[in-house]
Amino acid sequence: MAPRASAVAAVPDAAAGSPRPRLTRKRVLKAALEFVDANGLAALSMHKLGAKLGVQGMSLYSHVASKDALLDGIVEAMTWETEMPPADDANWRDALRHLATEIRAIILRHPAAAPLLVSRRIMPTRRLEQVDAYVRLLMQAGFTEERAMDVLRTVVMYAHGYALVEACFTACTGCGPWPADELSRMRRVTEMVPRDAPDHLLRLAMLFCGRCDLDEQFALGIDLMIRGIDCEDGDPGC
Amino acid sequence: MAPRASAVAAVPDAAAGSPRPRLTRKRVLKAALEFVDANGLAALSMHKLGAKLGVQGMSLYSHVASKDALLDGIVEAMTWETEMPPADDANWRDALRHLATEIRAIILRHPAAAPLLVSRRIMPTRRLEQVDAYVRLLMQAGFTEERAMDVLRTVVMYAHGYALVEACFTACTGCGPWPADELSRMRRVTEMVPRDAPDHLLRLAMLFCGRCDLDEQFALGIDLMIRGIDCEDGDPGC
DNA sequence: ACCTGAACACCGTTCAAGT
DNA sequence: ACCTGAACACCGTTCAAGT
Repeated sequence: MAPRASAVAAVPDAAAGSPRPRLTRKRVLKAALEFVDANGLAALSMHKLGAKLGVQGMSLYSHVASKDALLDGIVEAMTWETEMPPADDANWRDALRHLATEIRAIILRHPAAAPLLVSRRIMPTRRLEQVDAYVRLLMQAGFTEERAMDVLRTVVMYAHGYALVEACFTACTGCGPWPADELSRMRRVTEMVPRDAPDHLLRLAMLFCGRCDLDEQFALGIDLMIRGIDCEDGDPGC
Repeated sequence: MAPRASAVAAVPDAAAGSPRPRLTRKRVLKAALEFVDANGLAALSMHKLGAKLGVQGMSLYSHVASKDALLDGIVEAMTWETEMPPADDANWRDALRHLATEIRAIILRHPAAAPLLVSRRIMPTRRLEQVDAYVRLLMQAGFTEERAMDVLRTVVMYAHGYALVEACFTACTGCGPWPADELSRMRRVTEMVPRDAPDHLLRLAMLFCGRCDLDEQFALGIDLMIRGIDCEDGDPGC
């Protein structure tokens, strides 16, 4: 009897066909992240987020303490997407590439929210779990704990910086992804450069920002660091 | 006569002892950056910035088109502090270290404004001039233009990422610099970690964020990349 | 326990009016 | 040309009141 009753109670909204499946901190944060993805960080307000959830803006204060807490929550929601390293016996070089690629992927998936990663002073549990898993993986590969953390900090910092700058320059709320054809890219670059900039600087901006395979460029930095680690450790492959 | 007259006209405010030396786009942007440094980005408003400049908030619209333009201007103001590379015949390794160190220094000097660097889609003239100078320096050291840009992108991205994450975690509007003694640092790290995080993750956060010489860690990443470039180029020093 | 209406101080922006 | 007063729609937040 008790089990059956709870089973019924577990899906009251779906059973009733309700369009409003009960507000929850987690649902609020996910909706906030979606809102920022779609409309940009500046457009986010308690009123409008409430409207998106079919509720008055003030109702959100039952689930988040303030707008500041909501912004912290958006960072937390982003970390929910982080995955653990591929396997405990994985090659440490592949693992570092995997970690960097994943940090970058999350940032590129949420370019408008990404600056919050370097604005809010929080370390969500999920991110700590991820670092913890990679520390263990590197230690299994022979790194000391201290060295593992040094190396991980370097990779984490690089991946954040690369993806944040990339997201800022390539993403554009409401104007599509970074264009594949070079002419459209040149157009986008031109918009970023002051109109009174001299010709040779505009050309430089074109080359520096526009004529570059961003995936290859990202991999280059990681490969340089891995090679640096190999050399420092006296690896024969260097 | 004309020269003397203009000399007098050049210092009208100082001569009259006026406390309000005429509003200017440049002065507005500098004041905005100072305001953000002192009070944080969230506290910046047209009204309050006007008050700081002894003027009504609406008056600022004579000098900046909108608050968005003001935020772009803050990024521009930050780049005014960038310096050119040390000398044309400098060692390229030292030059890369110099560039990275300078990007980091600017970000650490303006931690509250720094997220704007990855939020506003602009490439100020001064930053382009800086990149241009470094490209020329690397080419003099034997790099092709393309390779020089690849390497510079890597260093620029790393420096931004490192310094942005560092600034976010170490700086704290109104609560002083990153503490030197380890206990105070542990306290600051604890505030960033969710209260319900398990012990082993709190310990990890302490080690990952707290027990680390940030200058050495920064240099490590650059050194790894330089070593990687050396190895890739088949330099005998590897 | 969760949601709402009304209310508050504050914010970005405009525009006609001043000098 | 630059600055101001008044006005607007919007925003974060509170609180007493509803269910």
